[in-house]
Amino acid sequence: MSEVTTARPYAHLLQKLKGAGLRPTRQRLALAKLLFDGGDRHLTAEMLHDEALGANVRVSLATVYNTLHQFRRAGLLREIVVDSQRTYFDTNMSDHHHFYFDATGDLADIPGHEVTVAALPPAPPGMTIDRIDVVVRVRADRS
Amino acid sequence: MSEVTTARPYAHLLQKLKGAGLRPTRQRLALAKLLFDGGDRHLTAEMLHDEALGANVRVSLATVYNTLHQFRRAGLLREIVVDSQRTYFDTNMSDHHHFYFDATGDLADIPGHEVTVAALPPAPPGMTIDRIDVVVRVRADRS
DNA sequence: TTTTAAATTATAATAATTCCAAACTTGACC
DNA sequence: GGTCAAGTTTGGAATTATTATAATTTAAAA
Repeated sequence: MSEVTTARPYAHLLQKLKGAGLRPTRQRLALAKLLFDGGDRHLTAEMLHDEALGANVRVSLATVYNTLHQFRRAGLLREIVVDSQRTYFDTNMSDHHHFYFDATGDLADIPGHEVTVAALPPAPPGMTIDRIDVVVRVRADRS
Repeated sequence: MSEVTTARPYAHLLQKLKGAGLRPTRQRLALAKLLFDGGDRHLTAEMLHDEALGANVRVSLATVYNTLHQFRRAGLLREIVVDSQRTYFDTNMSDHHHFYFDATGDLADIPGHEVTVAALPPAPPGMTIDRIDVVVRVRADRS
């Protein structure tokens, strides 16, 4: 009963899913809209699920998990490891790193060009560097 | 100046615990021995627990968890976040970073002086940088 | 030795995530 | 449009890592 009726608000998302070889189901389209039509985002499965329910999108938590991992495998999302208790997904696929606010669990992007990792030793023999993650952990000033 | 003493193998560990304000119980001494008398180590609670049992040290998993966190709070260990499913503890407290082998779950140290993080933007207002973690994720060459 | 606060333990509880089998959609083909 | 197989979704159970609890044991101060 809840239909969004803008001109063709799903065309680019349809393209995105099709390009990833994923069927554009109602759930995937709705989640893609929440994820990709809102700028750069850092979300857990639980957060996205709540947001979907709040937007009157009926989708199970299991599907949210499935979808996030499918999107990640398709290169539409990246997984960020900053807390060993929850998994965040990041819609920003450009080269960048993160500030992490332990107290609140918030993340903020640091553009890749603002960080330089220099003098890195070579990967061990037989190994290739896949990715370099820089996490800058910050806390409130003691005042 | 680290002297290795065969005569009183627990003296330095006793000192370590005392210095941290922790009672030198049988369990803490045994775990400290496994942790600190074996060079730089990367361990999960489960791994340390298995190792203790293998060394005929009777200790519960709950105590291993408690002890690891107490040691961390006392500054004897550091927690490493590289995988959102398990928590590693690192006995190397010097400035350094990590290679992480996703396939096997292994970690290897990269001495701090071998990595330079330059041009870092300032912490957001009211925030202080606590720590910078660099994780270099590597995988086996495709061959 | 006695006392008591701290530590340990087995077990239950929790939280995030994955698994599963049944029910439902989707797209291809007629 | 109707049929069907493959792909997708779902609620709920299972799993995994970790933390909490309450009873018992131990360390060390008196």
